[in-house]
Amino acid sequence: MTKGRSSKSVTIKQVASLAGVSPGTVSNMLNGTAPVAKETVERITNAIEELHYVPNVIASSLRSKTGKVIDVLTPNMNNTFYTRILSTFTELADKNGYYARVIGFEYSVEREKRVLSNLQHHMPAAVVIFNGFGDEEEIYKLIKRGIKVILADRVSQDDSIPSISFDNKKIFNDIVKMFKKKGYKKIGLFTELPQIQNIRERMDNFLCTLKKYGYPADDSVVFAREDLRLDNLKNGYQYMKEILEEKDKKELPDAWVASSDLLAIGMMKAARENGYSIPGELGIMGFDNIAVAEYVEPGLTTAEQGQELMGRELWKMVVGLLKGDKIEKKKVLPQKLIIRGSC
Amino acid sequence: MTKGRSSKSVTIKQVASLAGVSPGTVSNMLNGTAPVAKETVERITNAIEELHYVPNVIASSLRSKTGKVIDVLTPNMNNTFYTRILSTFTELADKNGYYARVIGFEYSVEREKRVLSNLQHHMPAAVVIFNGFGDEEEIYKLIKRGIKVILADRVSQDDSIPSISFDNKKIFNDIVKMFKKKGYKKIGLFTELPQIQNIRERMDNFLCTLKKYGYPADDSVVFAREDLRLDNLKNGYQYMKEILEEKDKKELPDAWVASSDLLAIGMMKAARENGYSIPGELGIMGFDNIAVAEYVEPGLTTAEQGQELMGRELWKMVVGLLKGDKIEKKKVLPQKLIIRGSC
DNA sequence: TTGAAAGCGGTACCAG
DNA sequence: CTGGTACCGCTTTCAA
Repeated sequence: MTKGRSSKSVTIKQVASLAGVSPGTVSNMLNGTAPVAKETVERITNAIEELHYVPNVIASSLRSKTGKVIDVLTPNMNNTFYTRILSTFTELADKNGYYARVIGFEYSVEREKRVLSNLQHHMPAAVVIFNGFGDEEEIYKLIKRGIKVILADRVSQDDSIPSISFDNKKIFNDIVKMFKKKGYKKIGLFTELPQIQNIRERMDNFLCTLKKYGYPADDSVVFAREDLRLDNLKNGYQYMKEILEEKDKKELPDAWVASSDLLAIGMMKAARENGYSIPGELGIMGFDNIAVAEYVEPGLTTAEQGQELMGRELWKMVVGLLKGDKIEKKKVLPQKLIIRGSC
Repeated sequence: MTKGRSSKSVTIKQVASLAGVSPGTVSNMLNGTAPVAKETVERITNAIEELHYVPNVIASSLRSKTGKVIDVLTPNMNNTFYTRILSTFTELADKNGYYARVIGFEYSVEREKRVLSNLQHHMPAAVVIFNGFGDEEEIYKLIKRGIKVILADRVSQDDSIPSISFDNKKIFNDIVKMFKKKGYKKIGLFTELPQIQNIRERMDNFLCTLKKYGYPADDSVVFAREDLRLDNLKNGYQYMKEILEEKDKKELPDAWVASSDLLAIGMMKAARENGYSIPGELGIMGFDNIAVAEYVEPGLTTAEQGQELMGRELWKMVVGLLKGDKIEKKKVLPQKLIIRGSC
C-alpha cells in the first residue's frame, strides 16, 4: 500500500498556460498534427524549456492508442543467439526514435501468454515474438487492437501474420554433403524436443536429406531430450556423456549435428573427456554461429544464422508494418555453412 | 498515420453495468480498496467472466501512479554475465506477480539517459540499473516521483540509493596469491577503460595488491583499451594479438587477469595462435564465471560472481523497497576464485 | 456498502 | 491557425 507518489510532473496544461495557448495547440505542435504559427511555436518552445516539460507517453498512448515502444518476447535471455539479434534490433529501434523492451518467458507457455495478455494494454506499437507456441489466441487479440505482431525464427500457419525465419531446407543439403565428403559413416541429430516448430522443421528436413544421400535415417540417429532447451551447455554435456558411456560405440554416429552451438560445445567437452578426438573420431557441428563458436578449440563448424541480418530485417519489417506499407509477409533468410575445425 | 485501432477493449464500466453496480465498486473489489458485499462480489465476478474482462494496467497506473512492472537497464544484452542475473531476476519477479522488462543501452550515456527519462512516465514500480554512469540527475527524478531505483554491479556515491555489488577487494588477494604460488613472474591486467566505476575499483585494488605482494605495479602491467567493452570476444582477441606480436616478449606479463571471461577467451585464442602454451608459458584468468568458461579448453580459471545469487539478492532488495521495509542499502556479494586449467 | 463525479495527462474533434 | 471540450479507462474522494 505504498502510495503517495510525490513531485507532480509538469503537464501539457502548464506549458500551455505559460505560453498563453491551449493544450491542444501544444499537442498539435509536438505531434505535427496541425500547423502552428511560427511565433506560437517559439513561445511554446520557450515554455517547454523553462518548465523542463517531458510529455507523458503513457497518457498519450491511453488516448491515442499508439506509442513508440516495441515489446519483444524471447524464450531465453541467456542464449546469445537471441541477444545478438536483439541488440542489433534495439539499436535500430533506438536510432529511429522507438524503444524496445525485452521480456523473457523461458519457454513457458503460461508465462508467454500472461505477458501477451498484459501487453494488450501497454499498447506497444508492435510486438515481436521469438519462437513461442500455443499463443495464437493472444496474438489475435493483440492484432484486433491494432498492435502489429511479428513472429521471429518461426513461420506462422496463418498467412496474414508476418514472420521471419531462417531457411531450414537447403542448409541440410550442404551439411550432409559435407559430412559425406569427409567420409563420416553415420550422422546423428542432437536436439531439443521438436515442440518448437522450428526444430520440428529442422528434424524433418534432416531425416529427409539423410535418406536422399543414403544415410540411415531412422530413430537411431535422433537424440532428443526435453531438458536440452534450457541450459544448453550443461545439459548438452550431460546427455552426450550418458550417450557415450552407455551406448555401444559401434552403433553410435561418428558425425553429429547439434541444434545449437551451445549444445555442440557441451558435447565437445563430453567427447574430450571420454577420450574421443575431434574431428578425428567424432565430428561435431552446431547451429547459429554464436560468437564463441570461433573461439573454442577446435573451432566449431556451424550453420550460420546471420543474427545481425535477422536483426536488421526484423526492423525493416516492423517499420514497414508500422508505416502501413505492403510488405513481404514471409521473409526467409538464408543460412550458411561455416566450416571450422570440429568436423 | 495508421490510426484506427479496432476492437475496443472491455472496460470496467461495462463490467459494472452488467453487474448492475458502479465502476467504483468494481474497482474496490478488484483492488481490495474497500469492502464489498459478498453477493455483489459474486455478480461482479460473473460479469468479469462473461465479458473476459482484463483490467487496463496503463489506465490504472496513470491514475494511481503505481504498477506491477519493473524496468531493468543493462549495458549490454550480449553478455551472459548480465543475462544470467536477469533471467533469475525475472523468474522471481514473474512468480511474484510482477513483470520485468529489459532495456539495453549498449554503454551509451545518451541512450541510458533517454530511457530513464521516458521511464518517468511509464511509472514502473522500480527500475534497476546495471552499471551505467552519468545518470544521477535522471535517477533523482525517478526517485522524486516515487519510483524505486536500485543500482546493480555498482555502488552509489549517494548513500540513500540502494545498491548491490560484488566485493572487489578480497578477491584480488586470492588471485595474486594464487599466481605467486604457481610461480608466475609478472601479472598483467587486461581490461576495458575504467569508466565504469566497477572496473576502476578492480584496477585500483589490483595494483594495490600487486604492490603488496612485491609484483611490479606500474603502467607496464595494465592493458586497457576502449573498444574492449563491446564485442569482448573479438576485440579481446585482436588486442591480445597486437600485444603479443608487437611487444617484446621479455617485458610482457606471463600471467594475465582479464576483466571478463569473454575477454579471456578471446585472449586464449590469440595466445594459441601465436604459439604460446596455456597454462605453461602464459597463464590467463577471467572474471564472471560465465557458463562457457567451464567448456573451453583448457577450462578457464575465473573469479566467480554468483549470477544467480545476485539475481536473488536483487529481487530481495526490490521487494523490500517496494514493501517499504528497512533494508540494507549497500549489499556486497562475495566473489570466489575458481581454479581450472588456464593458469 | 455503494454510487456519483472529479480527475490522471494527454489527444481528437469542432467551431471560429 | 487556435481554443474549447469531451473523452481514453481507471481510481479516488465524498456523500448517501
